[in-house]
Amino acid sequence: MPELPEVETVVRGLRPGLVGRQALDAWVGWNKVLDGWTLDAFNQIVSGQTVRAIHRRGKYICIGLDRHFLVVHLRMTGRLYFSDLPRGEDKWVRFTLALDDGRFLAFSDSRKFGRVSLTDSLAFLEDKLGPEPLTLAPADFKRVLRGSTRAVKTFLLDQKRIAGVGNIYADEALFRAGVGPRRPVDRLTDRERVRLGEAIQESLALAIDFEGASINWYRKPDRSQGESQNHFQVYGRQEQPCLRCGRPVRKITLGQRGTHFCPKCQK
DNA sequence: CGTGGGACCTGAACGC
DNA sequence: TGCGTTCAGGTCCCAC
Repeated sequence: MPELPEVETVVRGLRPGLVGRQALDAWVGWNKVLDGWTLDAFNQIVSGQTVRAIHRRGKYICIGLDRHFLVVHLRMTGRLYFSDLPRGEDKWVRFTLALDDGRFLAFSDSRKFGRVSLTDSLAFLEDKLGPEPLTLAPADFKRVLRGSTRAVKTFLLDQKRIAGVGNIYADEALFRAGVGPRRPVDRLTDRERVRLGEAIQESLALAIDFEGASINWYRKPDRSQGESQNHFQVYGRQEQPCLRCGRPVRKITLGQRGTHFCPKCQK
């Protein structure tokens, strides 16, 4: 589920209630959630540290403590929210962290793909993630889109090339750019590269304004739904008329991911 | 280097 | 109602 806009919305929603809070004990409802850590070792480090900052890098949530970082990836069905209950508000809570204001930070994740981890350096993220699309200049996009023969949709999903774009916003950006998802990257014109860069930024920024897409599992930290799903141009709109030309939106499989596009508007 | 398949997991939707 | 199948906002790993 969560792509850059959803993760950004979660970070913004958590920040006011989290920064300045001291962490007490953590609890786990499923041991693998801690990604290699035992609960004891985890608590040993986290307990007593104060949250100093929180930011997003790609689809990762980085919570800065005094001496460490709490790193959370929501994967497909992860949710982070505040609760007054030690074990959160739903049956899929895998982790909670008690805070010094009596509340709990709850991590809920029905599919158990998500992870909570602890590290003293965020350098590993720079090894696996490309640049942040929202702060990339047009010339940098041209540079990023170089040296690949892959289908552009597949390319956009590669976190090492551009961080944060997922299956929804890759399709949305390609539609906005008027570029077919199967086009090899090395056959895009300069003009198309610039346009694609702009379209990625537009799609992501718009989705952040709508506070993310609640198709199914995603929720904001206040547990309400985002609105971005009500503004998709192509994602999930297969067989429905293209909003630009009226011909049916098509769905294909590309790189094992459902891919939505308009064959007439996207060349 | 790139791709395809499978693994990791659960739940919702749909066909019968 | 129940069962089987398919699909899902992600990422990693392996074989070819």
